[in-house]
Amino acid sequence: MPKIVNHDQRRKNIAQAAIEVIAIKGLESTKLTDIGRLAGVTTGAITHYFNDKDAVLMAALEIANDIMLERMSQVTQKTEYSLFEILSKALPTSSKSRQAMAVWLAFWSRSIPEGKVAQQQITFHQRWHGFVKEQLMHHFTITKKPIPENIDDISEGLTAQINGLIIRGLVETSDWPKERQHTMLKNYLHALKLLT
Amino acid sequence: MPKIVNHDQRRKNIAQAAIEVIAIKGLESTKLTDIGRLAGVTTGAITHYFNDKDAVLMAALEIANDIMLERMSQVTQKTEYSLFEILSKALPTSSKSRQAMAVWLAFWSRSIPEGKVAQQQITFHQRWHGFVKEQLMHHFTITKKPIPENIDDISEGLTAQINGLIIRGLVETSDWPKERQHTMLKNYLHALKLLT
Amino acid sequence: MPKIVNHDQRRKNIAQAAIEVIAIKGLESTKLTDIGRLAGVTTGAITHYFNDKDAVLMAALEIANDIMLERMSQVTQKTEYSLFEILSKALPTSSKSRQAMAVWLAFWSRSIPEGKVAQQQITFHQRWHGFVKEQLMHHFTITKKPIPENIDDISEGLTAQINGLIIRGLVETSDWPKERQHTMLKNYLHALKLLT
Amino acid sequence: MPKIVNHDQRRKNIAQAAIEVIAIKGLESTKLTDIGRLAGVTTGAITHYFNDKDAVLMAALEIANDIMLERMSQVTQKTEYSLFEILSKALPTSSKSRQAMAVWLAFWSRSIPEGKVAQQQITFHQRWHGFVKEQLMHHFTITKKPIPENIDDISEGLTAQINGLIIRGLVETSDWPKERQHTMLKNYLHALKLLT
DNA sequence: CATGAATGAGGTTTCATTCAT
DNA sequence: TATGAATGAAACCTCATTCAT
Repeated sequence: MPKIVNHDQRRKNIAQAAIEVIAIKGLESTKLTDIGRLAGVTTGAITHYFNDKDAVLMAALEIANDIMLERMSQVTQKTEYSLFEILSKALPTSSKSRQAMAVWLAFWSRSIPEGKVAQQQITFHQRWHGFVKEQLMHHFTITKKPIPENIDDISEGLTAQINGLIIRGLVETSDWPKERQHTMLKNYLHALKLLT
Repeated sequence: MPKIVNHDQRRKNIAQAAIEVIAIKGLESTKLTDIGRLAGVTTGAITHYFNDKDAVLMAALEIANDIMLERMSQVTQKTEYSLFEILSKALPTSSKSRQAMAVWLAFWSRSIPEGKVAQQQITFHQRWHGFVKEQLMHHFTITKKPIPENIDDISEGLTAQINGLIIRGLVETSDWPKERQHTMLKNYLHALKLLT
Repeated sequence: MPKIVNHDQRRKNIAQAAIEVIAIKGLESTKLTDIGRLAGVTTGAITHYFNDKDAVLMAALEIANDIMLERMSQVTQKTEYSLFEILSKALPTSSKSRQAMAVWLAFWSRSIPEGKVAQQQITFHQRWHGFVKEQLMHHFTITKKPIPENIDDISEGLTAQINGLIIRGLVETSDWPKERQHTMLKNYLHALKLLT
Repeated sequence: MPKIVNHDQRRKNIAQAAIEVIAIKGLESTKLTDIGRLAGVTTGAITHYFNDKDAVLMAALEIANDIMLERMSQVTQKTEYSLFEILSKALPTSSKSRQAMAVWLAFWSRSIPEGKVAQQQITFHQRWHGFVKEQLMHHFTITKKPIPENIDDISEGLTAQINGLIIRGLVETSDWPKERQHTMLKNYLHALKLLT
């Protein structure tokens, strides 16, 4: 019998290593050998699990996106939670979340020349938008307010605001600590009367 | 007698060509030969005017950033103008502005691993923030409202919102035409009572 | 108790699979995994039955050569047969014979740099020459003609002619159907007065 | 002014080096570095003149083929020459001709899986066939014999014979010296009554 | 000033072989 | 006996940079 390995788990390990390397080195400076070193495998093993480097990077993006949504999702497991509580999870306030978002940011510039990446990012945006919209509806239900007609626009505006804050938080780390990011998000929600 | 050339003009031409290549091909796929071909010079000439490739790219970023601010600045030359009018110039609604912003976006991901780029982007952000703050003050003066204490936060929030919209406009071009971008910006200004 | 397998049979199966892969993909593009897939075994199993890849390829060549001679040999089992009947079996007129000859051709170019392959091909040529010479003698005996002195040269010339036709038949398949190959062979035999 | 080089000449030099390497090492063992070393350039320079390795190899084949035809052509420049004189130039009797023919042989096995190579070889065969046919007609004119109807078949048969002899001469060098090859060719021409 | 030929380091990728199971 | 995961050497290719002209 051959060595028993969990194929999916292995792929995830490698993709996770890729996320960490991308977050530190940036997309272009990410080498397969770096990823391999961090994952504890050789480049040969990587291409055993992925067709090529591109496939590794795409897997990294996918997982990073999943992490971003998962962080918000987890809050909804609690019996009680506010809109702010959920959305604040979308900000780069912990080292883990910073990693995922650095990857997310890194791929945006690739979206323009590479259709495949753009597709992936657009799909992610739709999932995100759908999730935020759902939470908005939940918020209006809880607070016994009527659901506004332009709820899609509200969700998109919220998303744009958060994306903008993510960039600040990622690049100007010391100037944008958790508290400032939270304050800015609260300001926005307050202006939209979405703060409980 | 040496051939007379305008050194600065040459540099600008090359940097401008770099902007166009980056906007189309993305930062990592941008080759010096591509830039040279578009600028009508050889790679040898490029390294004659710039220390190395990195210097070319940094010059491109600088010019792209200048273009972004210049577009807004021009509106203030008019005798009368609204806040919306100015800020709407910051959105990727024309092919020219899309180019500059694609470059701007491309460099964000480089900000994380490369301090030099980060510094450049932070400096640009400060100029931008200063400009927007100034315009806000002008707006409050014109509309005879008191200048709020948290004007810095308002400017940052506005900036974050616009950055978020830029990403949408750049990547999901067909879904985010000029009109939608404008509507979203107006919504935001309306919520903040900044619409005249 | 170990699983009972016929070692020799296994080797033959693998070598036969190798022949098919070589005939389709060519010698250089033939991978052990391809051979394994076709033979229904893993690469591990292949190296279990053969020392290394080279051994597999040499076995394939050996079998391909055997097939080529065997095809002619079979004709001699009949009570009556002509020289043409025998030699026509040496031409790539069926898909099976094409396979064997494609392998044979593939190894010719390897003969030059690799002594081991050259030795194998030379040995095969000697067997072939011996067989053809024997058939020539049989022909002269049957037709009651004296055996010419230069029978070795006749056999070599015949072989050269057939080798040349094989190349044509292999590469320009549609232009060189069975009939044309047969006609050409007959022409040659006619010129040498070897046609009954 | 840049260094002045003759582009075509450079390409030819590299392709010629490729021929020599292929003739010694075989097609699959031919590395770009080997070619470069022999041509006195680096691999970078090679890909400066050729798109990729494949292009280098195809150029080598083309030149090798040209050499083979050129050798025969040269004989026709003389005021008087026999068919034998021309065709004997097609045999691997000198180290130069051996080289070209080793390349020619090496590519035959590649013809089967790779259409592009097959096309090149077929085209070459047509040129060859055309040339030989022309020489046959010249022969019949000179010898005041009527041109036979099946002249195409005669040319093809002659070609097949020579191809077969080439293989022998290339692989079994010591057993097939110039003299033996010439004798065999003469035998063939004699049987066809093509010897003057 | 400007050219563009040539360099050469470094990255991705392939694949025969090994070996724990 | 057989598996197939993993290795790692080696090849091709790219491209910023250099430099003779």
